[in-house]
Amino acid sequence: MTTELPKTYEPAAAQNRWVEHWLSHGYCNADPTPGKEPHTIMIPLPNVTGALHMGHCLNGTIQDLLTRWRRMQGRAALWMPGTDHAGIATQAVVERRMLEEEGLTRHDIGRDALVERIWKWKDEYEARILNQLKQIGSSCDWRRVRFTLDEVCSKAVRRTFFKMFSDGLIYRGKRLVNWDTYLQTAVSDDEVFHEDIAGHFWTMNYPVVERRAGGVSPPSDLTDNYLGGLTPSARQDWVPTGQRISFSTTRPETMLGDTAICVHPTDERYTDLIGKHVQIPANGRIIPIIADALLADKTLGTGAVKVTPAHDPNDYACGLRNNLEMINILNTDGTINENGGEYQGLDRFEARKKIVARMESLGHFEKVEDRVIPMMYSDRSKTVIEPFLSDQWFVKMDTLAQSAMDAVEDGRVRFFPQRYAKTYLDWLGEKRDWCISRQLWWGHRIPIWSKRVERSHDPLPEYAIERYQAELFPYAGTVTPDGLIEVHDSFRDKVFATFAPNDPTLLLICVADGNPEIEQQLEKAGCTQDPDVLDTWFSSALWPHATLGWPDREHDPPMQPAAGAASQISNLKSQIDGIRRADALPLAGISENRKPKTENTANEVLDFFYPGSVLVTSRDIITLWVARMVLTGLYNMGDVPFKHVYIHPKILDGLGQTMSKSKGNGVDPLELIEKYGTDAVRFTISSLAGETQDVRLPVGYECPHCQAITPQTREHQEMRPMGGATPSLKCAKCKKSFQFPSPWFTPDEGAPVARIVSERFEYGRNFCNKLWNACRFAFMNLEGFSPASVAVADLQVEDRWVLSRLATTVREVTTMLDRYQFDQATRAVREFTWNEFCDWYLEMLKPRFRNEATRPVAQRCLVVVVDTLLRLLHPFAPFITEELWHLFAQFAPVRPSNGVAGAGPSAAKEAPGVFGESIQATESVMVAPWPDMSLSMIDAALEKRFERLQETIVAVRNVRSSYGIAPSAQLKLFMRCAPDVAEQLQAVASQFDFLSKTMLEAAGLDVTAPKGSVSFSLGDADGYLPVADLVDLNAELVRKNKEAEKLRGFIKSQEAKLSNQGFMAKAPADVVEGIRTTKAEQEAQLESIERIVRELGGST
RNA sequence: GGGCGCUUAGCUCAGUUGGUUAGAGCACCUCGUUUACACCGAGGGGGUCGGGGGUUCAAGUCCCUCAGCGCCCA
Repeated sequence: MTTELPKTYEPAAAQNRWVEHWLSHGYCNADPTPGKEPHTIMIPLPNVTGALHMGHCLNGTIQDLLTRWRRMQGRAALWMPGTDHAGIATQAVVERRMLEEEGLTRHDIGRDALVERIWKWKDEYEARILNQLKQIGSSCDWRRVRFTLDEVCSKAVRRTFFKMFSDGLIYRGKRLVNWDTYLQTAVSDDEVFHEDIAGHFWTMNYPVVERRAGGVSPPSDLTDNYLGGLTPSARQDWVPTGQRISFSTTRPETMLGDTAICVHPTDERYTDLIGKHVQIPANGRIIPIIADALLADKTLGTGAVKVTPAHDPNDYACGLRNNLEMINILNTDGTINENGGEYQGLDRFEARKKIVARMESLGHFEKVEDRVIPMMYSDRSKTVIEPFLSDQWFVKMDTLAQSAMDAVEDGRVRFFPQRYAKTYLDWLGEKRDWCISRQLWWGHRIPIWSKRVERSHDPLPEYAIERYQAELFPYAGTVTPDGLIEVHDSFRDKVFATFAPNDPTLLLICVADGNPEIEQQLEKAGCTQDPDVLDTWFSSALWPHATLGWPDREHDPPMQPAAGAASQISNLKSQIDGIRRADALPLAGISENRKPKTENTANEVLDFFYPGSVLVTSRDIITLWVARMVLTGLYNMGDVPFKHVYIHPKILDGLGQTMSKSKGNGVDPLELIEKYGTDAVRFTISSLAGETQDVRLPVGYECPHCQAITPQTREHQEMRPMGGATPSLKCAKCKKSFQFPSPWFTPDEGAPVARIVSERFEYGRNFCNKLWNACRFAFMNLEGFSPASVAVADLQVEDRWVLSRLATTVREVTTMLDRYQFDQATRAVREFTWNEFCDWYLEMLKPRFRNEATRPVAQRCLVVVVDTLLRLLHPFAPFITEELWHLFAQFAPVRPSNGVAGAGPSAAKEAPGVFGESIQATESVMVAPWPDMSLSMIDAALEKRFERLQETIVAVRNVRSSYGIAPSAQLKLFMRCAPDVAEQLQAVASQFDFLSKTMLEAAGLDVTAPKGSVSFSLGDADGYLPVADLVDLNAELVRKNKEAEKLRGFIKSQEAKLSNQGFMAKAPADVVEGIRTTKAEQEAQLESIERIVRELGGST
C-alpha cells in the first residue's frame, strides 16, 4: 500500500477531522470506573465577557497535556469544562453596548429585560469560548459543561449561602467600597485601575472655635455624635478664637462630610490645639481636632489633614480608630445628597467648584497649585471611583481562612513552584472578611428576605412575638423575648431567620435552595429580597464540587445531551433563540437527561472525582480564587478541592507588558492556529511553561499583502488618529501600507488590516513538519513490513542505541511531567526526535532499507520507535500524532505491543526477541497506553561507543567544511586507535560512506598518517584524511597550531587547580579525579596534534 | 512602604544540591537542492552570566549592596 503524503504537514484538515472523531467516539468522556484511579482537573473557568486570549491558550494547553497524559497512563481522566458569568464585567459590557447602540440605560429597560439581554450575550460568548477550547484540542468531557449560573451551580451557591448564614459566617455590615457612580455599583479592588492625572491641590483653612461661656457643654467624649447635629442656635455658642488650621486637599467637596481635623501627636505646631474644635465654614458644622500618628504626616504640607471617614480609605481607618462620625454626602449617582445641605443635587465636581468659591468668599482659601494626583478609575465604566460607605454582606474569614491555611501548611495542598504558597498564606493570614455583595443585576441574587419591624421594646412584649409568628415569619417555632428566632423543626433545613446585629429592627430571613413557595409566602408577608447579587468569586469558589453535583448526594450530576458531533459545533442562533431567565429555568437539555431518582442513591461522580488532582492557573488569582476554593471545599466537602496547584507563567508582549485587548498587544490563539497550526502553538507554548514567572512573546503585524512581519513597537501601540487619518504602517518588504488592530481606533471599512502574530511559533511549526517528514520517510520504507520481534543478536548498534536513547527520553519526559516542568519535557522530546531519531537513526537506516537482507529488522525496529514516539508526543501535539497514527496503521496495523523486553547488557542472549508480542494498534493514539520502556533498554556503555562514531563523523564533516572540500568528493579515512576501538569502527564502516561520504580505509595501532593528510584527534583515536590534492596544507598547519594553543591553555588551567593545595585538600575526590582525567585526555590530544604538526613539517 | 520574582549570545529562554571548556531555538555567516523534510542538511562566528563587594580550594549558581524591570499586597 502506498500513500503519497504531502511534503509539508497541513494542519487544518487534521484538526477538523480529529476533533469530530474524538468527540463522536467519546474518548474525552470520563466516568466513575471501579479499578481505575481518577485524575480530575477543573478548568479555571473563563469568563463570558469576551473571547479567549493567549493566556487561556497556555492554560488550556497545559491542562489538556496533563489530561491526555494521565488518560494514556490508564487513569479515568476528567477535565471539567465550563464558564463563569463574571458579574460586573459582563453586565458592564452589555450595558455599555446598549447605551452606545440604543441610548438606553439599565434603568430604562428594568432588571428582567437587562438580565435577559445578558443571557443572550452569555450564550454567544460561551459558545465562542467552548469552540475556542475545542479548537486547541481540549479533551474536556463536554457532556459535563457547567456555567456558574446554571441550575446545578446555582443550587450549590444557595446551599452554601444558607449554610454559612445559619452558621453565623455571613453578616451584614458597613464598608467603604469603590463606588462606580456610572454603573452605580461597588467594584472590587481588582476592578479598578490607577492613573496619574493633572489635578489641583487646594490649601484652605478652618477657623478654630471654642465654647462661649454659658453655652452648652462641650462634649466630654468624642464618641458622642451630637456636635455635627448642633442646632444653629447651639452653634451660636461657639466663637472663633482667631486661630486657623490650614490643610490641603485634592477633593474640596468632601469637606461637607468632614468629621475631624487630624494632626500628628508630636507636631509642636498643633499640640495645644488637640482636643479643641474647628468649624467648617461651608456648612457650619463643628468638628474636633484629633491626633492620629497613622493619618497625619508632619512633613507633608501643613501637617494637618481634614478627615472624611465616609469618603476616603485612610480617613475611614482613622474614623474607626477614633470613633468618628461617618457622614455620607453622596447619592449613588455621584450627586451630593441631603447631608450636603445647600449643595444637595449638584454633581460632585460641580459642588467642588461652588465650595472652592464659597471658601474663597469667606476668606478661608489660601492657594491652589497644579499637581499630578493619583486617580482611581473603574475598569468597567472608565469613570472616576468614589470611596463610598454602604451596607454590604460579608463572610467571616477567621476560621475559614485558618482551615485553608492549614491545608497548605500540612501539605494536603501543594503549590508548584512551591514559592507561591507564600502568596497564598500571606493573604489568608490577614483573615480579612470577604465582601460578597455586589450592586448588580447579573449574578446570584442574595437569598435573604428582610423586613423592618417595630421593636421599640426590649425584651419583646408578648403581642410582638405573636405578630412575628403569625404574620411575618410563619416558620418560627418560637421567638424568644430577646428576639432570637427558633425556626420550627420541620423548616430547619430550609429557613434561617435572625435580626441584623447592627440593626436590631431589621429581620433577616435566609431561604435555602429549592423552596420557592417559602419565598413567595415571605413576599406576601411583606418581606423583600435583597436586591444585590453575590460576588462572582463566591460561585467560582464552589466550582470544584458544584460542577460535580454537590449538594446533591443522591444523584449523579445532570449532563448535556450526548456529545455527538452535531451538538458540538455550536449553533449560535439556536442558543440565542432559547433565551432563559437567570434564576428560573434550567439549561435546555439538562432535566431530561437526569436519571430517575430511583436509579441511584449516591452521587458517584462526586464521590469518584472529588477531590481533584491539580489546578492549573496563573498567579494573579491565587488569592482571589485558589484560596477561596480551598476554603469552601473544606467547608462544604470536608476535603481540599485539589492536591496540587500548578502556577504557570504569564504571557507578556515583547515590551514586557501583559497582553490585553485594551493595550492592543493581544494575540488571538485562533489567528495563530490558523497560521501555524494547533500543534505548533501547543508545542511552542508548552516549551515556554516552566517555573519562570513570565514569558515574553514579541508580537508583530503580518502584512496583509505579502505576509512579511513588522515587529510591534511602543510607537505602534500608541499610534492614534489625532483627528486625522487612521494610522497605518508601511510594509518594509513590499512597501504597501496597511492598517492594524488597536484599542484606540477601528480600521477603516475595507482597508487591508494586518493581523497580530508571533514568529516564536515557528519553533513548533518546524518541529511538527520535521516529525511529519520523519514519519513520511518511515512510511515510505515500510512496504512489506511484517510484524515480528527481533533477536537481540540481529540488532545493529544503531538500533540498540536508539532504543536506549528512547527509553531514556521516555523516562525523562514522564519525570518532568510529574514535576510540572513542561519546558523540560518538551525539550527532551524534541531533542530526541530531531537530533537523535532524525539526524542519526533515520540516516543510518537508509542503507539498510536498500538491502533486502537487512530491511526486515530495520523495519521492525523503526516501527517500534515510531509507535513509541507518536504515543510519547501525543499529549504535546495531539492532532499531528493522531493523523500519523492513522496513516501508520495503514502500513503497520499490527505491531509489537508496548512491552519491550529489553536489549541492554542485562538482556538474556537467548531471549526470543526484544519486542513484545505483536498486537493490533489501538484505534486512536489518544487511547493508546503511555510508553513504558524497560530500564534494561538503557545501555550507557553502548551510548558512549556510539558517541565516538558520531564524533568521528562530525570531525570528518568538519574537515570537509573547513577546507571547502566538495560534498561530492569521496574521502579516505585512516584511524589510528587501539584494536578494540578499531573493531568497533570497522563494524560501522559502511555508515561512514552514508553519513560523510568517506571510506574507512584502515584502523588500528599501526596506522600512520598518509602523505598530505589533514587530521583530527578524538579522545582515544586520531583520524587522517589524505587530501593533499584538494587543500592547502599550510592552512592545515596554521589551524593545528591554533588548536594546540587552545589545548595548552586548558591544560594550564587544569594544572593550576591540581597544584592548588586548598583544592587538593578540600575538593571531593571525584572532582579531583575528573580534573586529572580531563587533563590526561587533553594532554594526549595535544600530543597527537603536535605529532601531526611535525608530520606536516611545522614546528611545535 | 512590605512581599515574591526577574536581569545569561542580536532576540526568546534553559542552566538540578556551588565542581571539568556556560547551553538551546531563532537570527547571522559559509557551503549544499544527495530519492523524508529548504518549515531542510552540514559547518561556523557570537556571552568577562546587570554593576560592585563578600563567602569558598572553586560562584551564572550562596550572601550583601546598587541599578533597572515585572507582579502581588498596603
